[in-house]
Amino acid sequence: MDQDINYIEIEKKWQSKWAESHSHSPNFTNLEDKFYCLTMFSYPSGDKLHVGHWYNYGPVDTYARYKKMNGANVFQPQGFDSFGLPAENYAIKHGIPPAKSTNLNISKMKSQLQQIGAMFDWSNELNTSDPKYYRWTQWLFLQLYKNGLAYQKTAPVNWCPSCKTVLANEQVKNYPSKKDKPAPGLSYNGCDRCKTEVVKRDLKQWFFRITDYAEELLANLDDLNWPTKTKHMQKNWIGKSVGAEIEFSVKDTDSKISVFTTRPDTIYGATYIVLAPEHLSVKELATSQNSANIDAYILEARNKSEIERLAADKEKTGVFTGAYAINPFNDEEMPIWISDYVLISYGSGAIMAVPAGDERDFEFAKKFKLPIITVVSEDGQPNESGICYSDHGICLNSENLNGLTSEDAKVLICDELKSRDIGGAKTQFRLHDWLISRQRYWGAPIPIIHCDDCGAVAVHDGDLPVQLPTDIEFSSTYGEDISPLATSESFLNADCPNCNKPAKRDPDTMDTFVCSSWYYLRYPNANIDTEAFDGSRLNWLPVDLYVGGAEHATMHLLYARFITKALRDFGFLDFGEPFKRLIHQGTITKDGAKMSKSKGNTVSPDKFIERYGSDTFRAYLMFMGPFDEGGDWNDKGITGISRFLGKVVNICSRIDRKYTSDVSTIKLVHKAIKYVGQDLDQLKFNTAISKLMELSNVLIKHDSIDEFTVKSLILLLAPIAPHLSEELWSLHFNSDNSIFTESWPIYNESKIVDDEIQIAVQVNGKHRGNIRIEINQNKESVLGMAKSLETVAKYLSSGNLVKEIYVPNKIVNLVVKP
RNA sequence: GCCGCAAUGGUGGAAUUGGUAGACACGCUGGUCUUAGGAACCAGUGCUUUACGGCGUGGGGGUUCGACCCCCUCUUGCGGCACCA
Repeated sequence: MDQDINYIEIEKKWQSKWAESHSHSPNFTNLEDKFYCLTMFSYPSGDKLHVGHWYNYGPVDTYARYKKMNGANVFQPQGFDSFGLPAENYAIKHGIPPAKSTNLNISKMKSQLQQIGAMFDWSNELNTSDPKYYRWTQWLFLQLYKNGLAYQKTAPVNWCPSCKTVLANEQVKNYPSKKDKPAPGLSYNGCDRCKTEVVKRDLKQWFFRITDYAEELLANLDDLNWPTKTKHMQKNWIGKSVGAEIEFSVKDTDSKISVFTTRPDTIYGATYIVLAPEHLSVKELATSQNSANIDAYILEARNKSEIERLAADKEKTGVFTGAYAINPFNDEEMPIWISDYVLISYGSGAIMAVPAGDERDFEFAKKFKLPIITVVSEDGQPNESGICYSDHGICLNSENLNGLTSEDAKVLICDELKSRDIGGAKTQFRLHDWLISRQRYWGAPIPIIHCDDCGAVAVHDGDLPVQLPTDIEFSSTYGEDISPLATSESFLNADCPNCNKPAKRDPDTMDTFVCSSWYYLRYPNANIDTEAFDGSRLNWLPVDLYVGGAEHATMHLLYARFITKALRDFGFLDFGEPFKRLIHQGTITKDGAKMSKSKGNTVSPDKFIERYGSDTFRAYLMFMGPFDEGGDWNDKGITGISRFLGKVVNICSRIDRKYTSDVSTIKLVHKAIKYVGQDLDQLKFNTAISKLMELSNVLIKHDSIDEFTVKSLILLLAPIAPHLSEELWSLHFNSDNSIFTESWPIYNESKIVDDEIQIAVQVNGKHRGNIRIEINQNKESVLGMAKSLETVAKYLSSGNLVKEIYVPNKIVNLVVKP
């Protein structure tokens, strides 16, 4: 090799040059070409960057640099999602306050992020645990509170006994139960962070009214340039069901029971009612001779773990209350039962059971010998008894509905329910309000003061931030009965902002997902202290490209959409969707498994960066496969990229400014410009690199390389290997300017056109030979050439040519029959 | 159980979206240079066959002159939801 490049040295050199020239800060006043390119910020754990960080940030930076060379005014900020449990647990273990360890970790992580050599604009850095940031998180809370979207209620909530805090629904996952767990082969609900089985607790907590936006969150999905998988997950999570609400009166009482059903057309087949064991009406409905049974059943249900209740193949259980409801359409008496197959958390916690049309009701009815009346069948004729038909069809045994389709019957029933004022059409969502209280220290305090006289009172905006106290003793026992903040008298005691009487601050902190639900709005405003955001800087929103892991589909990405819509409705924003385009980077695995410290299969980027440099490392990650699919790490593969970059260095050293390359080389260069650009445009980094490899494999065979070719090669490589490209650029073009102030090269379409091409000749669809033709050569002569091929002629002579197909400039296919 | 996505050489992956399957790279084999090579470079490399040829994109079927690509069906893997009425 003619020149040795010390990658480590040039990387340091160019990184400091970029920093000195502030080349990564955008011109905020130029909105026309703005490109807000955002990767999800990360938690500063104190560990070194892992391959996943590099795989997230490296390729996205390549795209950002490509956009910049194409004239975009790129804003690529970076920051830290630094509130959260690990720092607090670290404090409990080692006695180091979270603020201290977090700041240390941030500075460590920042210097490592800088090694990537990405165009991060550090002048607009964010840190969610900084009072300058969480002041505005608290402001956000108050905006939601003042607009009725934040409220307190007592509800059975998910509690993680290990993390010692409540969790939002989105943070509870269904995990398969391992061998050593109580229910092998089944599943259980566990904490998203630590997989510990969650338990239900009745607690008074703060919620954000995300369900108010359920319909819009669902409807707007269609217009988003997001992965369909993610849109699907959000759609399922929101879980819209269209049906009816029906009110049943209880015989001999004034009580009413309201149910939700998606099948009001089956009302004549509803033969009993089932309440969830937690249903509030259970106690009052229970007749004295049944109350002992009922109490026992409720107790049993409460003591059952989630695992047991979730077991889908479990036999149905239940008890009769002794009470009866009246079917408002045929005045039949319907026994009211209690069973844990009805969930208190969905709908009204009560159902009308139609055993002939619902598998679960059918199973229950058979077990408890309840009547089964067929009310829908495929053709409206009675089907064989003893089966359950849950599809839509034609009504029967349903008085005035008989003969109608299920769809028509639904409309009729809903209309009647409404006119009789006992229900009507209703849409039900699976989505629940977002529980944001956390019984932990290291989060943004909820800016509310509880006053005996005035109730929950908002802290005045001018008194924000409500700062975290520092006189907290970190203990492994806190969190059971009391939030850590409640142990600080100095924090807890405050005067009511309303009446000035002594009162108590809310002792909980906010879910860290609240911090991240709005940070993308703050980046362009990071240095504005007087307000959360400035109108002119908000013009940088929405984010043009957002990149991050798919695991956030129903958490962060849903919350962020909700907060954006809420802030729009409060008048702060003029858009309702935060992320125009979303991409999930894939996962890098090792031997097919996710990398994790516990498995001991992590790959440390360090040893590869020390040996090959960060350009080579990031280029290899991009070359492994499609960006959104990730791939399996292979120690050897990186040598391919290393060789390729070596070749490029070698080729550039052969620059000869007086030399003119031959036509075919020039053609190759123009093709490379076209196709590398096309690929980068679509974030197809792997094929972009392979096209550069093809070019360099040809160029390396030449002793002299013309200037245009060298120039183009370096420019095309620049987004992929930024440090090396800067070095080669300054070496061969003596430019004082960064290569990233240069424009992306322009190809000439006329130089790409081939005038002679090779096409395939097939006989009966089988490839039998190739011919070289002039582009757009007439059909007759092409067919003539094809037929005269020796390997083709022999098939023609042994059969009859029945059809000749010629797709211009593509293929000849001759159909021969014996 | 329901919904979504995927399956291509020894390996990672390409394929202008219905037109020469396997680009590019790893690995492997042979070679050059070297005291040495886990360096660098060159050549070869889907399977099968001495060859002509045959076979080949998870299995089976279909549409078509022609299918990795479209349709049906099955298998396997991954992800999501899961007694949601």
